[in-house]
Formats: sequence, C-alpha cells, structure tokens
Amino acid sequence: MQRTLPQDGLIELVARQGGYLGRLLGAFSDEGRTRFQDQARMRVVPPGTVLATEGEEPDELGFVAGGMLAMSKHLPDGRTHIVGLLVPTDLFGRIVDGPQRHRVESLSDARLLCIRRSVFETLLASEPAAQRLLLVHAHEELDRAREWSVLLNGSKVVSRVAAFLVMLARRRGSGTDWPSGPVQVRLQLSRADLASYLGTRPETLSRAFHQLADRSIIRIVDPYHFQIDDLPALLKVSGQESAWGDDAGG
Amino acid sequence: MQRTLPQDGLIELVARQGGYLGRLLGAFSDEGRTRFQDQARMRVVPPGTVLATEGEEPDELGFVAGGMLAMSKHLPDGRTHIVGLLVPTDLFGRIVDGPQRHRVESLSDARLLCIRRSVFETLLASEPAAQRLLLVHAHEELDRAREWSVLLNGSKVVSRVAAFLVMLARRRGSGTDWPSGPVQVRLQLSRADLASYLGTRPETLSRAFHQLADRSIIRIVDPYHFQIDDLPALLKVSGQESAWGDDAGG
DNA sequence: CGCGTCATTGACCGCAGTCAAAATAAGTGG
DNA sequence: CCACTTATTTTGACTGCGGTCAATGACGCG
Repeated sequence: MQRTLPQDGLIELVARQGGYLGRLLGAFSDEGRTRFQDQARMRVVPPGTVLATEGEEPDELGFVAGGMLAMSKHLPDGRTHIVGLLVPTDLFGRIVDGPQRHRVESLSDARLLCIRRSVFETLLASEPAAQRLLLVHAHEELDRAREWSVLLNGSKVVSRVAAFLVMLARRRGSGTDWPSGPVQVRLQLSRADLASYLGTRPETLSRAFHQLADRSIIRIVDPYHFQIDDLPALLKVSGQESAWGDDAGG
Repeated sequence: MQRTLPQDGLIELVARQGGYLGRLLGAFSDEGRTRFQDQARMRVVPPGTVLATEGEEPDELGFVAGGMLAMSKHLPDGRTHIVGLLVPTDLFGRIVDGPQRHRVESLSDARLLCIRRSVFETLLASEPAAQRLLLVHAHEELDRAREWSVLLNGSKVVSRVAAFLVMLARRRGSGTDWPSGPVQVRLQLSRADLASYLGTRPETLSRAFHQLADRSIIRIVDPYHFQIDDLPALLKVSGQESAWGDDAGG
C-alpha cells in the first residue's frame, strides 16, 4: 500500500478541475507550475489524522485533493468547535508567518497535496498574479466566515441544517441548473462533527433532520445519505429563498 | 464647520500611533507615503452615515481615524446583524475587486481617511511589502472572525458581554500591565447596536450588564460608562481566564 | 410641559441543551 | 454464520437560557 501516489497526473487533474488550487496554478507561469509539481508530494491519510495543532508552526502547507478536513478551535471549558470545513481544492496551513490558529484534522480518508512553506513562499515571490489571487481568496474566506457567523447566530437549527444540505446539493450540481427532480447528497461527517460545525448537539441535529423528513422536504436514506425531494421548500427553510435557478445560466 | 481638515499633520499622527494603517504606511517607501498623503483626504461624518451598501461597488476605500463604524449584513427575514466593528486604524471598503459584501455605517461621529481605490491600487502595485502586509492582515481578520463565531455560538450572553468589556479594557490599557485597580470603559454603541453585534437583544443585554453589577464585577456609571471593579472575575466569566498580566511585560 | 427615544424591568414561552435509554449499525471472535 | 461487544444514531422527558411582548422609568428636546 503506497503512501506516495504518482503525482504528475494528479496535479494536472486537480488543476483542470478548477477550484481554488486550479485557479492558483492557472495564475502561475509555466515555470512556476513545473517547480510546484516538482516540489509538491501527495499524501494519503486516514480519518482522525491531525495535520496541525493550535500554536505550532508547521513547515508544510497543503491542498485538499480528496476527502474532508476540519479546522477546529477548543474553548477554555474543554469543548471543541469546528470553525470550518476543507474540501477538495482548499488550502490549509499558514501562508503567512506565525503560529497555527486552529487545529486541522482529517474527518475522512483524505488525499493531500503538500509542499514546504519555504518552497511555496519563494515560488510565490516571483508570481505576482498568484499573490493577488491569494489576497482575493483570503477576502472571500473572510466574507464567508462572516456570513457563517450570521447564519449560526441568527437562525434556528433546522435552518442551519437546511442551509448545509443546500450547500451540499449546490456543490454536487455546480454549474448546471436544477433538474427539478430529487437529488442525493452524501454526508462525509459524523453527527457529532456536523453538530460541532453547525453549533449544536447531535440530538438536536437528529431532530432537525427528521423534522425535514416529516415535512417531506428530504428523505433519509441512511444516516449518511439524504434525498432532497423539495428543494424550494428546503431553500425556504434555510432562509435563502432565491438565487438558485435564477443565476445558474452561466 | 469645515469638512476637510488639515491633512498632513493628521496622517503623520495616525502613522505614528501605530495600528493597521501605521504599519501599512510604515511598509511604504517614502515616495509611496508622499503619494498617499497627496491623494488621501479626511472626511468627518455624523452617526448613521452609510459609507457603503451591500452589492454596490464603491470607488473609495478609507481608514478609520476616529469614532466607530459597523459592518452589517441583513438576513432575508429583514433583521440585520452587525458582523464587525471598525475602530481607528482599521480599513473599510473593498481592497480587491467585486461588490461590497456588507453595509458600512458610522455608529458615532467619525473621522475617515479616504482614498480612491484605483489610486490605492496603483500605489500598492509598486509596494510589495505593503501588499504582503495586506495579505497578513486579511488572514488575521479571518482568524478573528472565526474566534468570534466560536464566541457567539459557544457561550452565554453574559460571557459575550464580559468578553466585550475585556476587549474595551484591553484596548484602553494597551501596552502597560494592569494596575489592579478599577478601570473605566466607555461604550460607543447604543444597546441595540451592541445587541446586534453580540447576537442578542437589548433586553437580554441589560440583564447581563446588571447581572455583572449584582455580582460586584462591574459598576454601571451610566448606560454608556462602566467601571470594572473585579477584572479577574470578569475574565473568568468571559471564559478567557488567563493571558492578561502574564504576557504584558513586553 | 408634552413628546419621542432609549434603557430597564417583568411575565411568559419556545427552542434547544442535557441526561438517560432504546434502537440501529458496525466490528470481533468463536 | 451467529453470539457478543462497541460505537453511533435516534427517541423521550425535563429544564433553562434567552427571545418576545408589554409596561415602566429616565433623559433630552422642541
């Protein structure tokens, strides 16, 4: 069982599939892309692997090529909260100097494209377009984080669950507009992890899911698979209402 | 009553007093600093002034030189939430392209150092150190936003209020360590605004303040002035506990 | 003095956190 | 393949924090 997979093909694949890493590599010069390819290595990790802990200064950063990671913080009372999820093409680890501000841990089996921070930084120094992309991305993340804090704070748990399901569905059908039929989504998190992310408890989560099922909005295939039967209703519950089929004609 | 104040002295003052703008100007070349000084102008605005609304693309960005601004988002149900406060040396407006993601509004009388985005951007293009600072700052903001979402979600309202008071006290006594005596802090927000920021209602806020007063942790001088009588207890309630006098010996 | 604004206080109630237990899924050894 | 253990999800009963509605009090202004 090899831990280091054949790289070149995968990197190209990742670059082609778009997302953050794709755009970043697209902003690179051919030379930079080649150097990145030479220096990066692919890692495969099982669930529960801690990639970085709060306070330490890791010398590697990485892109998620498959699976799901979580960024978590722990409160003084011992509890721990997931402040963000990392999905394929997302970057983790510190781009700028300084200690890690949160723990990074794999929630599922994951494939990671890793590169030494020093290498990445010198590489970046000669790629102004990539630098700018990094800045743009940081601001996008910031906006997302603020929207998330509003969602966590302003709405009931059913709304958060609905919003999360919408997010999964949107990611699945990205690009093409909605076929108005049922769509299956897969949950890659345990109830406990999802609860931590949505700022609630597993028990309350279960109630929210079954409330949506009772209202015929979703169908619970098994604890990790859901079928969305009534997307408009789901959107309404999530509090987003519009902006699905309306702007998907790109 | 002049709306455009004498600039040069003020800019230098702001630069010297440190903070984000100070560091940014410090990273500029002498030439860049001069050009910034030439192009920036000082504005004075009354409370309630809307500097930018969600969706628009403002052609100016600015630094807060005095007073307090709020970044707010409104939910589909009509309610509005303050997602961040801007205090002196903070920057507002979009550095990168794209529409404004939240409304920016003055909560008090405020002095703003404004500059056209295009000017700032061309200025920045020849200042790599400043560019990097911008990236670092964006990531710091991101971490702050995530910490904030944990605070909003994980703790009770008294804890949030306590944390907010600690923040005010920390800002006031910045640099020097704690004299173990009572400290006065001034609130620059209405109860409604603070409630929106802390994710609660004015009524609940009032109860939290008076609960702290009943426990002799603070003294309510008037609705906008508080005296902190027992800082350790306040820290304990806020859920931060440590990290006050311990690391202030720089 | 009357009015409007804002903070405070009180009464009520619903959502969700907590504790506890049952049901289901998943893994282990015979 | 089945008995047994362990982990995870689901259901139930209870409680409390905090949101909501409503009334009172404090303050500033015309």
